[in-house]
Amino acid sequence: MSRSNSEKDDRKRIKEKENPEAPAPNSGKPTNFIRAIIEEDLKTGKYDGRVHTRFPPEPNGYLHIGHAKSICLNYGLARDYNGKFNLRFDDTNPIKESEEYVNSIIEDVRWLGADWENRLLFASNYFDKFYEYAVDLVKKGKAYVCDLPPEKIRETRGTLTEPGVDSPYRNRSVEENLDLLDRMRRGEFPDGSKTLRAKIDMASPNVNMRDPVMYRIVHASHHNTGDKWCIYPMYDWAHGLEDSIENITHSICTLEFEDHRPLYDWFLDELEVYHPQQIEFARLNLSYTIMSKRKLLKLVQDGYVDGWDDPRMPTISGLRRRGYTPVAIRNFCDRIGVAKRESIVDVAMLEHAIREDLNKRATRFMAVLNPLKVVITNYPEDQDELLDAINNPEDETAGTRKVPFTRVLYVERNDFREEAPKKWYRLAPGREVRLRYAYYITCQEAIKDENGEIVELRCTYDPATRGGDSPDGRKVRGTLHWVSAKHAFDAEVRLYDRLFNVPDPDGHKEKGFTEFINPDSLQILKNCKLEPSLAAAKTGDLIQFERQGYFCVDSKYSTLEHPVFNRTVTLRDSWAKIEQKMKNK
RNA sequence: UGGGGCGUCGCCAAGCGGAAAGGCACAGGGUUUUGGUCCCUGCAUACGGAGGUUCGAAUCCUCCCGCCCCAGCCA
Repeated sequence: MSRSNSEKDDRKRIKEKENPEAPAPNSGKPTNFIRAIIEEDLKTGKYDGRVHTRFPPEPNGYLHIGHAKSICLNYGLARDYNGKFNLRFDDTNPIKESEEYVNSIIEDVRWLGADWENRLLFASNYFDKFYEYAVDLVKKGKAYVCDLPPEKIRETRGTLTEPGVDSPYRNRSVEENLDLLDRMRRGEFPDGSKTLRAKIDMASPNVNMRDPVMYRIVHASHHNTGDKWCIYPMYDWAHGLEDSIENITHSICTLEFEDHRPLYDWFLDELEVYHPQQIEFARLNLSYTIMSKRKLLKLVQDGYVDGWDDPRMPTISGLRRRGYTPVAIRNFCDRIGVAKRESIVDVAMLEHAIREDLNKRATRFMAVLNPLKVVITNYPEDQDELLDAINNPEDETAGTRKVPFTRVLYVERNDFREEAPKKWYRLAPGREVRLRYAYYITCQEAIKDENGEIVELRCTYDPATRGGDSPDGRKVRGTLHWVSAKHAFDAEVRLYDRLFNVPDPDGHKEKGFTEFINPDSLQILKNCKLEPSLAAAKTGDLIQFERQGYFCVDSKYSTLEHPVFNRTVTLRDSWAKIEQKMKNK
């Protein structure tokens, strides 16, 4: 944990000076109300100075960026306060859960960099304990077996404004309840025929307290416990116990569980067991995407996207395939903060985070996405030369590489305009530009085919400008990327755009989110021309195509014979802004 | 119209009675063999509204307004 950054150290020193006796484990990190609570608890010795958090996913879907926020929060707290962090599967509903999800979640959490050490845990491993606790509650007269079918339970629960009415089974004897519960467990009753309910208050203004169901009968095989159980605990019954059993100190969950906290507390209090505290924060929403697992599943099942790991998905696996790094995601999560107010974070924030990381680390290459042939008419027909190119101007240790230059090249088609707009620095008839690391060239002529389509540029070069500098000191404004036609290899490049074309696809009253899907969110370019060094690129490499964006080798479809690159994010493009502004005038 | 939350810059978000941090976005300028990066500069007399308490309020009190969540044998 050596976060050695002089600025951070400075801030740490300042903080330590302000409060000398506090170790200020939080220094340099963004502050938030949860950290305030923890620091207060540490001060008062509430949990003997312990901090123990957990990330408790249900294995019923893939993790997304919203989960990353929770993981970073929980893990970050444990790390910064010298505490512990558990990865615990909240696997209490066998009909929705599967091993596939368990495995993907483990992979994603690990990839993000959270360390649960040896504490990979499953709520299902506590089922015996839960059952013993349930028996305790029955013995205390605080729980009963109810024979009401689901509809009746709903009817007798009352409404938001009217109280519910007691179940006719509410006052069974302890002995009868014990016997019935045992027979429920042994499988004597069909699904849905009975439940175990907490005996709280059918008139409570908090609907969650109106004798909530603790166990339901489900004759289904569980991914972990197999057929051992046919009664499964409900979330409210199980969750606090899981936290208690694991000695969690701060049980952090999202806002919608705020109304459940009295229940969380009630179970633990009645049982008189170790009692962690539940703290709620606002889940992450990102503009131009959706975060609900159910809706993400629909995108997958209805074929709007190519699986959970489609690079346009906000899933961790999608972002990974898109080329996002754990560093970028962590920085993003640190910066969006943690609070109780619901909000929609601008996706530009995420894009900023990935650009920031990749700018420092990605190796630069030249790749022409929409090739336009260029012939350097005064360059010797059979000459080849190798020019030096810098691998990463942000990192000297990245070194240099050789790029082959020849008479016939490709440049980007949209780097040429027959009629140059104002402030156009690139190629146009008569204009001189620099080919990066190569020569200054001047466009003499654009050759068209019978349809008027430009098929080739005839240019001349200045041999004195080798490497890209002019000895006479004359300036050119534009520098273009290029690739030698003879040496380039073909690759497929996939350009991604936001999956939805409105900021809040989930926010419309009449229209469903699928109506806002951006039809141009994926653009596949087939015959891109890449510089030879790129042939060695492999999955996981951090790559920039100069002047265009950050790219990665697609982990799903790329092969040696048929390389596929994904665009992670474009570079910021101030020319596009200028052009847009001119258009708007 | 029951209960629980939340309202500070276009988007996030600090602030916890002494007088509005920071990031993103945006705008302008400088450097530049990526119109990238980097570096400067600007960007809430104002904290949902109205009253009140106070020498002093985004921070305390009152009322009002707006938004979100809850009536699964989902989590």
